[in-house]
Amino acid sequence: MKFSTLLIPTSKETPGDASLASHIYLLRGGFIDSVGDSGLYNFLPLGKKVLDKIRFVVKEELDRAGCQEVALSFVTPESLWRESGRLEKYGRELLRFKDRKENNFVLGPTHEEMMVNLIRRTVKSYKQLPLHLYQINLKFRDEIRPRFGLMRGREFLMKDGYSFHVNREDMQREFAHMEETYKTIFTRLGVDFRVVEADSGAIGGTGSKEFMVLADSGEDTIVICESCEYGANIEAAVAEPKVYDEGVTYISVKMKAHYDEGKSKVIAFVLPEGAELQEVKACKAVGANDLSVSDESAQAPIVVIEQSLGAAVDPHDFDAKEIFYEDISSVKEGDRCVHCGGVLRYTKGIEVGHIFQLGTRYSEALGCHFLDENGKSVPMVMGTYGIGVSRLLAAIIEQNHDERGCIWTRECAPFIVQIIVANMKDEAQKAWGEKLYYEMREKGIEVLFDDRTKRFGSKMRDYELIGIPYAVVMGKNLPEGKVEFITREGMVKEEVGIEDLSLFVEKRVLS
RNA sequence: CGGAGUGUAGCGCAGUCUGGUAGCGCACCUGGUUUGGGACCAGGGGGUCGAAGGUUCGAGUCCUUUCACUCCGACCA
Repeated sequence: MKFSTLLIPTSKETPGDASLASHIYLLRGGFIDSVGDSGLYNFLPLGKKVLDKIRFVVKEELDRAGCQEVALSFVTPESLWRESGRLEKYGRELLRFKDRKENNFVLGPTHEEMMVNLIRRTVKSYKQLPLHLYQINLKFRDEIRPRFGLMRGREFLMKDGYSFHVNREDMQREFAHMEETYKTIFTRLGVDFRVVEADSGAIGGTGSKEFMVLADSGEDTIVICESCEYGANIEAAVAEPKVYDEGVTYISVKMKAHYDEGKSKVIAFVLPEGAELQEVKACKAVGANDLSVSDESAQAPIVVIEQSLGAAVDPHDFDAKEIFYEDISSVKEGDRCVHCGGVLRYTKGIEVGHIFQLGTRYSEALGCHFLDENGKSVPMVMGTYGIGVSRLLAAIIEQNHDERGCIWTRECAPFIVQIIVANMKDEAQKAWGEKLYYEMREKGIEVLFDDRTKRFGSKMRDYELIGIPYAVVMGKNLPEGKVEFITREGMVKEEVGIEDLSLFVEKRVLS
């Protein structure tokens, strides 16, 4: 396509509130446009092209893996959320509204309820199982504090898949199959990622794994083993238990645990000195939705003791009604791996995928049953699988950029090659540029032709900012029959003879 | 929700203390000179100064109220 006709509003200046490389470059490169600084974004032609590329890879691999694409209604009746018991738990992140008849609806932040509702109406027999349906659709979460551009917008594009099985074993087979499929997808997209064990959060369920794009700016801390494949989100990471003897000093942290319907309890968490309370683990240990610091002076009626303290503390020291022993402390750098004894380290990651072994959490709540071989009604066993498609766009740039701008991976680039005519008033440069442009188009190579009358400098800046993998410059050496071939990564420049240009470009671009 | 701050042209900001013609840079339009690293000259368009009320001869500026957003902490693909 011709640059002069496309809406690509590049900008020299960095937008005020953008601090993350991906946010800055996507805005400056004219990929996205923010809507009123409130976590909402428009995708402009370049951004939409990248989004479609990612979507295509995701769809192709999922279809190959036997999943079926559907599109569920974005607006979902609140009653389904009430039925599943998630209305309260999801809370303020749900955007709720009424229609003209005063019926209550929510904008879907994830679609377990909708999907289960669909399946319970249409699937009745074990003969129809297993089934794996997915969609690539908008989601809305009314985030408390949207930031970092596409990384944490309120409206975002997500691929969400749901599988239904006759038993746990079959669900676990699909879970493993999806782990492999996701690895294929992220590898194809060209990102450096790591699969880690995770907490299941508000979705619920047991086994869960996250796919993390490794980047220093990531919001998640992940723990990885130096010696083996073990990796886990800090929220779920476990280490080889330490052994404490009786003389150990310990600290007690008093927290207020919040439950459904506004109920709360004060709980004391007891940790060895120097250890840190891991709130997600602590929530899980007491079945709470949330924890906050408690300033109550009274003795807490419930005490949870870090399990590794075991016999080292005397439970009679606490005047408590209930005492539990749980793993509630954060893994620290230098701790030992439970699998191989290797040293554990921290690193930062961006969560771009999450797969869950859901079990019967939703099928039971929503009455999604099937008849088995014996004619018995049984709840389906489910798995659920997500990929943050719009977030991936940001994650790819977070991992692939330099001080000049974006460096797109081949599968995601909006175009594969850009032709830059240094001076449009130079008839020879213009003619050779056009010739190559039409040849590339003829061969089905996605090409962006910078035919603007701007000066060379600003065209190069725009090229570097947008980050298309390759460029050809029709410039000052044209009279000697030479043009320049540029590889964006590293800005490597090569001189190429004009006679072999078309073949040369085709070979490099398609290799 | 707790703490800090900001609202003035499409974007980034000055002007507010000390009331008196609405400013600057970038972007945009016209003409000309330029054309290998964000050119230059000349001319031009664009604003209910976040909103409402008040004080005053006169309010972007002072007073009151209100709304919005940003930044730092607890949630998530």
